[in-house]
Amino acid sequence: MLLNEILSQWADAEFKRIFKDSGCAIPPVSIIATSNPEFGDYQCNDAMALAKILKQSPRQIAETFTRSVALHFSLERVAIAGPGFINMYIKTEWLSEYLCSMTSDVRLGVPQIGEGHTVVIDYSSPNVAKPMHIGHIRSTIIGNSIDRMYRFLGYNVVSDNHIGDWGTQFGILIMGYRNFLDAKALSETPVEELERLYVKSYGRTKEDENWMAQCRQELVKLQSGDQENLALWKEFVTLSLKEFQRIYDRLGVSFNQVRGESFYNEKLRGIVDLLEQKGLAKESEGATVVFLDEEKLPVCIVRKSDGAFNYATSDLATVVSRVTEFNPDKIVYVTDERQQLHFRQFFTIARKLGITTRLDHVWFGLMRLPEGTFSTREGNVIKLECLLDEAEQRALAIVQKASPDMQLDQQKAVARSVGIGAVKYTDLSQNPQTTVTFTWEKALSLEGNSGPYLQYAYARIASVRDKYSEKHSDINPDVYLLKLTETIERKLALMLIRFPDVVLRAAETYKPSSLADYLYDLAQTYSTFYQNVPFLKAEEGVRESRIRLCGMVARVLRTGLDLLGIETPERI
RNA sequence: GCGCUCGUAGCUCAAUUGGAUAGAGCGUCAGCCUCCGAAGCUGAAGGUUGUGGGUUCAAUCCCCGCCGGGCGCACCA
Repeated sequence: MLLNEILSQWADAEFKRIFKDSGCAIPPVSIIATSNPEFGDYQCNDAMALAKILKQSPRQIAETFTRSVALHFSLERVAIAGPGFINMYIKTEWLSEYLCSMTSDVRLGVPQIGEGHTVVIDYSSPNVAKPMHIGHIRSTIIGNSIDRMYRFLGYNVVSDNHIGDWGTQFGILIMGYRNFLDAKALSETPVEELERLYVKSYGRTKEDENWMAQCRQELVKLQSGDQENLALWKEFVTLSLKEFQRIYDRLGVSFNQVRGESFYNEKLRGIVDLLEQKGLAKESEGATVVFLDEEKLPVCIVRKSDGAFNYATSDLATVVSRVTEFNPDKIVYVTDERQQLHFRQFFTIARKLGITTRLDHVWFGLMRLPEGTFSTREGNVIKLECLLDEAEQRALAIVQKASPDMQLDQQKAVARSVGIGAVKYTDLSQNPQTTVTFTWEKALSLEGNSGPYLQYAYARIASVRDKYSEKHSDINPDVYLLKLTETIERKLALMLIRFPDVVLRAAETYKPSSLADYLYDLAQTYSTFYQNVPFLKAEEGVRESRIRLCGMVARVLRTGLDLLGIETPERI
């Protein structure tokens, strides 16, 4: 069990025991880590809240508590401060033992709360025939981190890449393909060419009514199973998937399944029928819609006046299919903020259809440029591949300077980890629900609060531990006692034991940023330790203890970074 | 107009979801490599948390008004 939970249970029982004669019902109390070491290691703030219930001053309650309390065996002492804060001081020897038992676990004390539970995570979901640009990176990276965290917590995760492979754009694209195809470009840069064809054909629909009609006709042909159009569509999908896969490989992202919208195509009609049967959907202005007046939401169209189905229908069919096939505890959708309303409508209708599965929409702010939003027209879209190339190049230059003796292919491998890590960290280290202003400097930052800073901290530990085993190949540091003598060592230990709690919270709140924050804090504390406390040169015993502590930091860093999808090379 | 959301140091972001003296990075200034990896460390300067009210022991956080940015609001996804 996590230390804050242990202490909370203990404090809760103690409060109930001590104040049992008051005749009042004592609400559960909780213990949290202090924000400032001045206030001890953990604190309880509930005396203030209890003041009203017990009709005593908070100070008085805190005093009664500390006077009558049976100290938990992990605690050295408790003290009162301010209006009624109860500060708790952990026994250092106990802390040391607790940390050792936590790190003897391969899972670093992170509980498998997800065992026997399934969660579907829907993320990335790019559109066929459009290259991925930096706007797509957030769903992919944030979604993948959530995916990793849930897996680590023992959940059976179904990660599903819900590709946009069906819809009106294909009529336009087919017309573009038939009329403007550059075969050479298609073989060299397939997706770029498809995009060009789409844009050109789309432009034509604006000025040419007839063109638009033809596009619609091609779409109808496709949807009714025309062999030729179906073959074209398949080619578009195949080409796009191949290119997406190249990016996923670079990012270290993989899915359990890639089911595009087309997978649910045959179920769309049934969904609308069902909605009509249940009296939820009705005709309006030629379309079939669901009114959501009671929920104070705008109407939701489930079949357009031309008879075609749309996004809402597709999502409903998808959720029904997922619920029946996987019976998950919850389904998580990771998309940008523009889809909030859509998801509120869609979740509401799903509930009306009798779906009780928890549905969560994790949304994140758009990526912008300092000069404004992205615009295909203005040509300021930054392709994801260019970003990754640039990241690796910059990283390579630095690796070559820092480690000139390293073999070239190793330098390149390191540069890949560091460059990609920098890009990912930039995205993950910030609260998802804010607009991100993209700058090359920040995305590729290699110092300060950055991915490479964490990787650097890790690599230094690896290096120190190697040096240690070279010099002392006959000694196993793990049999030595872990002694937390320096203040900074104790601080590190307190920080390390918070890891399981941090992972749980990050997963529950869908905020990889809180994990990133913690890891940065840890790396910073470690750097202070590293810079100010000697270990290879310390006397025997102290030396081994510190080497052990280094190893524990390294494992937490590596495990935590892995949950963010960031690699940790031993040398950088 | 309605809805969602954000506003914190010069800049980019945190703040354990209502707790104590609001913390980091970049930038600026002053120090630290004969010493375990300087992508680092130590210190300094920098704040009326957009603004005005309210709720209470306690508000960056919750409620109301206003100002400013972003996004969305029937046949795109």
